[in-house]
Amino acid sequence: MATIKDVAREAGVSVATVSRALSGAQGVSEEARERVVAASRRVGYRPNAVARSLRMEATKTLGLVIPNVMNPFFTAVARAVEDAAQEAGYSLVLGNTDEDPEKEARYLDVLLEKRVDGILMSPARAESAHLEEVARSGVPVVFLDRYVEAVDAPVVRADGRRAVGELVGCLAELGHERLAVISGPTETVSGRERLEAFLEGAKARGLPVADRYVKVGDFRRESGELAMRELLALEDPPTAVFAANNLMALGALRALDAVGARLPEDVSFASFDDVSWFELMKPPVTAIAQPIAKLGAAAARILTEVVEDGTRPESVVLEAELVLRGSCGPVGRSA
Amino acid sequence: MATIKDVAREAGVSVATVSRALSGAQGVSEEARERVVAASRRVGYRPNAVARSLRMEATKTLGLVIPNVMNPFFTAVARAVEDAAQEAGYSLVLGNTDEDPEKEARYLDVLLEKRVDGILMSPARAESAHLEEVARSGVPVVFLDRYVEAVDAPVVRADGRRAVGELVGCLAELGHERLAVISGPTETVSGRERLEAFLEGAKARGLPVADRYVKVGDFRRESGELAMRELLALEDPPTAVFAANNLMALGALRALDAVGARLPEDVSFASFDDVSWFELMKPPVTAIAQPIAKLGAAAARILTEVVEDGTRPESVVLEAELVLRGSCGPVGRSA
DNA sequence: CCAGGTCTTGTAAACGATTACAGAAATCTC
DNA sequence: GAGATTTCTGTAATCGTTTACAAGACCTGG
Repeated sequence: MATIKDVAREAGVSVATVSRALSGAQGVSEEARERVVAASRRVGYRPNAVARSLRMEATKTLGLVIPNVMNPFFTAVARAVEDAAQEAGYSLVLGNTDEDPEKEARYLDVLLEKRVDGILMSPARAESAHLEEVARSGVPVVFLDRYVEAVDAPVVRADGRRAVGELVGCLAELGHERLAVISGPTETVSGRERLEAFLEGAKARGLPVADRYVKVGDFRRESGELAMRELLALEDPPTAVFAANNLMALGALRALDAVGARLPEDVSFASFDDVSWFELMKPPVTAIAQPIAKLGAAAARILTEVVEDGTRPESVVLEAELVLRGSCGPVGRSA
Repeated sequence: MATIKDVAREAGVSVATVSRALSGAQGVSEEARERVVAASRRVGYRPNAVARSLRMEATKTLGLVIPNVMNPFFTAVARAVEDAAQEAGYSLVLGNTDEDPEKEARYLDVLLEKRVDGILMSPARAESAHLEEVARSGVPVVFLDRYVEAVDAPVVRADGRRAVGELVGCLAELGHERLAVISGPTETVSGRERLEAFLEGAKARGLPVADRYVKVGDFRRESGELAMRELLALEDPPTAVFAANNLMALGALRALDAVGARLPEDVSFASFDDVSWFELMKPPVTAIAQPIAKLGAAAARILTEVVEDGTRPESVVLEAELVLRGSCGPVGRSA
């Protein structure tokens, strides 16, 4: 592969002139510039970004560390972040942690060694000694959706409290008294927030949720399926179930399907996170939608700002929105 | 950030010894090794992969260039590829082309400048002068799903011909005579293959597909929705429709839903690509499933093989499988 | 006791860019 | 036409590694 030296030789100038000519710096005669451009084309020159990065101490690369791209929420995040990164001239390195703190730590180490200019992440746990150390090393970090309290970095997320409260309100108005929730891990911020909002909302409406109606999953499909099976097996099964994310909702819907439960006659159902196919279901599934594209774009924008200007921007909190659909209906036609 | 020099000073040895000690090379006394490890810990040393890459002429990074991660097929591909890459010690840089050859070209240029060790891609078009040039530059390339004929690189893909033929056979047996297809762009290999397999399969069964029943979309949702609307607006609408990928299927299902068409009584429907929620639909949607995880893993494995051993492995073709579900039924209860 | 090993270590040259600095050439000013 | 200024160019240092090569230390066997 041709180097800057080859171009210099071919054009009959020094490497400094080549560098200046190609980077568009001033102080290069028009004639030299043309010769360099022609020579560079002739030898098929492609600047070596590795060498440039070493010299410039910047890689024009960002790291995105998320639990799993297969989760539609993070798929959309990845897409939005990649778009914004690309727009700002950055490449994106992707890592899936599978909610495993050790895998997360390994990814972070790799990203630091690769000297990425910044890291965008959704940590597996609310506490992470390793991440604190990473932050201390000085790489700009922006949290997406979830965050680690002890790390002083901007957070970009959607607040679901209001929307969850609204959902509980609707269910209460529809006459539901046996509310159940399939929660995410309480170690995660979003898991805890959604659970608390649900429980508090219910209590505020005089509908305290019994412990047996609270199932804690791990944000993955299987746990949602299992939780729903357990709920349905209760003597007095709930009349309305709220799943705290889309994967567990998928599992829960499978479990409902398996026993032939009719929505909303037998059970009302709602999910946190909206996905494209919810509205195609019979009945369409009520969901709380996060402004994912905006979140991803904001996160990437903030990160590039920190990287380039060294500023310390504010966190961003957007509102999640309740999207009421047919899967929530009046209680008890079959009870 | 601490460099190898700092470690050397701290440990009282030369940088060569530090390098050797940390890389586990032989020819370092146990005593020196311990001193280096201790010193490196003390100063919080993280090797600079950029410098290493420059020296070693290898970045331990692969590029993945796909149309769009939001397409569930490519989401799964990205996940599988990332897993395999990570397993083999590589990082993954992601790029979405949106089927735009220019965007694709820009990504390839960036990847080449960043000196990725290999590129895994699903090209937007079957022809690409730029990609030919890229291949000539010597970077290992592996094609995933789609490929460019003129580039001599291994291809990893699923063959859908047999499964599409099987689908047509089933529809024929169910008595369908007005078969329609919502095809992908005929410039793409997979788009053309699925269309051809459908048309030929139909013809072979004495059910030639009229031109008005052939809609060519662009693999995106909107085009599927539009195509289905047009099909439904015909005087003699088809009794069975096959969508050539999942996004267009989603659009088509929306269009069907919008006019209140009942499946399979009014229309039988099938899609190429299976997605998690197809089986939750009422009725569940018939689909042709590709072994995506295997494809992604194979592609990554092949690419790392080329990168590391310089071999030229064979292409891999796996079989797609027809998954019959309730959305295909006997013709004409309503006709 | 010394020639010839083996082990361990350090020096210095890459890798391919950017850029400070200095010098050369061209242009301007009076 | 001399000096000042501007414009252009080249030399060489630098970024942080890895590793070829040389050399010193220590053994071994005759």
